[in-house]
Amino acid sequence: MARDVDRSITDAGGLTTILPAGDEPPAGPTLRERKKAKTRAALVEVSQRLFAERGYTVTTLEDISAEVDITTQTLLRYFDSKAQLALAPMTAPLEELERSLDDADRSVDTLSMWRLYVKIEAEEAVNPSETTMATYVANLRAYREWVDKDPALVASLSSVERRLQEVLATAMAQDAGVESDDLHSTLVAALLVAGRRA
Amino acid sequence: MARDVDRSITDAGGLTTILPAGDEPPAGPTLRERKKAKTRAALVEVSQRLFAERGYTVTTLEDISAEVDITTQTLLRYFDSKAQLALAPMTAPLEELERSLDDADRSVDTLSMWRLYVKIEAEEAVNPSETTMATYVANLRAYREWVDKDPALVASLSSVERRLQEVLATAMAQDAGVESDDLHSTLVAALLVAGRRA
DNA sequence: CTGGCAAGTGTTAGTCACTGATATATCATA
DNA sequence: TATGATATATCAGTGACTAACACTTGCCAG
Repeated sequence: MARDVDRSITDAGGLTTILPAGDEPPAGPTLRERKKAKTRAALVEVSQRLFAERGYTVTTLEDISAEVDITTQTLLRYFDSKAQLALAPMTAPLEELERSLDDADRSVDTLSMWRLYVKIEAEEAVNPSETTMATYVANLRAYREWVDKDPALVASLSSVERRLQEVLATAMAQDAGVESDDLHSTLVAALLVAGRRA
Repeated sequence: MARDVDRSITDAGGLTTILPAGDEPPAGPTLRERKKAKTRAALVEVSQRLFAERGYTVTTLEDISAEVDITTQTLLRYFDSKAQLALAPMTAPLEELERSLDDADRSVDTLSMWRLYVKIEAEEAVNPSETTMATYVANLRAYREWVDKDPALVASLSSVERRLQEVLATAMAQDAGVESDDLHSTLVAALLVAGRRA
């Protein structure tokens, strides 16, 4: 199912710059990686704009890839589906959370991670130029606007939220030192996610 | 978005036979309606079987409609999408809940409705022949088995759960006499749904 | 700096879910 | 039995995705 394009470059100023980093040698990003990150960013930016302007369903993958000047084929090598492309601003920070879970010795508690997530999610949904807290909130709301309009997207979105919920539950269970499918953690996580939506 | 096939026939021994009925005159179902209910039931049964046997993605709509002896076109008049067909056993009871919400004077409290939902959901997932509680649970588990295997389906499933959550929240808010987007109700509903999953 | 390897992209050809329009059959009803 | 409504079939098309193969371009070693 999962294609194996290198997704690690998604970081771009995310959690890893804040959380205690592992120990990768600096190893400046190679030319290839820079290009890849560039087209990837372009894809997110362009698609985000077109989706907001015209709507999700009417905007075709061809429209997007044409503007970025690549084939739709190539686009699908970057994102497994149209939905994943549209929800990239939400999933990117989520994936960072997941990655930081794998670090056995993470020294940040779940709640801090959670706060970071909400913050970063807001920043991703916007092109990273002018950045006032006010515009953050405004654009995030606009984002949710057109996402909620399309049933197909809403479906994928709720599955992202479910994933988020699971990650949180795992993290909290780790913090508490209990088993990772602990019922209590699961429920609290559900509360957090549901609370954010309201 | 929504096609307007008459979905009310979905009932087939559901809540309305238990909850205090409105006041439809008995009005025996006409021939047409019976036929429609029949092909609909056939669609659910056949699809359910094929999905379980071969898997969701590999089973095409044509496979299903061929076995029921109709066009895929016609199938899509009964169900808006492949996913809706697959999740019919879950959504049917949910829709009854929603319908009973419209009855301004519903005399059953939310928790009873909730219990009924869980029960009926189990019964729908099975062909209604032999019906021991044990086999119910077993088949429901089998159902969830192949549903959880396909990412595309999981997405639609979580959006169904979200819908369920909203219905519950509304119902509880009604019971309590507060506004229908009450935060408290929303959170409790989230707990119920999450609890069931675990 | 050059030859070869690997990663990224393009090209082509296909499948399948889903839409729309028009025509035809089937049922309900007067 | 005629008449209108409703279900279905048929036909033609779009768009998201998949698979196989050829080509280009950045990477690295000799």
